[in-house]
Amino acid sequence: MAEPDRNAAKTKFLGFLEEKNLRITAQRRAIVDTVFGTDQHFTAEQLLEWAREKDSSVSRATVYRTLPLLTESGLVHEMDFGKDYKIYDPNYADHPNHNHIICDDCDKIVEFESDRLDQLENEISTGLGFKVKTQQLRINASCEEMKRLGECKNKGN
Amino acid sequence: MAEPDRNAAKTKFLGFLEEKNLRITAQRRAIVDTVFGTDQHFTAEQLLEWAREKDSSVSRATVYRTLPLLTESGLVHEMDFGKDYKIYDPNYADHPNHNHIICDDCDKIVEFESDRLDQLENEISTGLGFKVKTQQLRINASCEEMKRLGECKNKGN
DNA sequence: ATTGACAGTGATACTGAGTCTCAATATCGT
DNA sequence: ACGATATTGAGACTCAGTATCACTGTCAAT
Repeated sequence: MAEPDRNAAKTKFLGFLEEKNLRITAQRRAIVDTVFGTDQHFTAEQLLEWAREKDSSVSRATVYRTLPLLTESGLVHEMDFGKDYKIYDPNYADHPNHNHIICDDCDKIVEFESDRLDQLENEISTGLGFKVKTQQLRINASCEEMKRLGECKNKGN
Repeated sequence: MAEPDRNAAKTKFLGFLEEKNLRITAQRRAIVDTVFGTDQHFTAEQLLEWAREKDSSVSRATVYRTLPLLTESGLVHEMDFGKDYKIYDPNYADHPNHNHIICDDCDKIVEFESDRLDQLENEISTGLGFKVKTQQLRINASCEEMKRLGECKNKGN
């Protein structure tokens, strides 16, 4: 709930670049400032748009080149809900094991954490002889509750 | 392990078409025979290729039009592992609540079921006011065990 | 069996997210 | 300031999936 320390994430990322002998450019600054200046989930295309408001020279290619660095650094989480674009979550460093429910009707995303769930997933994977790299529980649902409250802006009814 | 009754699935699907006042065409027969004639997971493009061996007139459009019918009928399951194509599972009717682990190195897919997992997922979703439509636990991993046994044909090392 | 309403079809143009290429440019340790 | 080299933007490209459209096949009603 409290405003997380976005500057910490930014500083961490710049350190990550340095470690890998990558350069800190104006475009990367604009992108990173954008990513850690919002709490919202975003798509690559949205990030491009937002970053261009800070630095109009940012290109699509640079956004797509920087996103893998952000996920590799562990500060941003990439998610796939079966749509034809990916969604990125800039809050990942703050609560690294959360899962998501997406409402198929209104695209609303709700986050939740569950230690029991994490534990169970790990148990199962290990039991099957796998070393887990990433796991994502994706729940597609309709937000009945929110519909009743008039919060689900259903798109095509 | 035993050969499942593929004809049952085929018959169910033809019934599904009838219920929806959809027609049973030669092309749909070829596609359905293909889908329920294999145990393997497949992509849309693979299905096109295989179906064309039975009926060379089957077009890409028809495959892409029939796949949603197959998933809607509940007999085939659509999965997304973050690659740029989807994977379909024709065994869905036989064990409807299974999850998948995919090995990022060799693309091997292992299926598993867990009642505890299903129950937990439902508990959480309902608690958050969502009505679950589909849920998919996707685990990307590396199959350490299988590497040791020499079964993981690692692609790029 | 013929009809006819309309579901279904193939070919092909198109879309849109993401990738690749390449010549020009910017960074940063020295 | 220099220079090795990482980075850049523009735009061509890829490729799974979708839309369009004129033609064809199915099947219930006659």
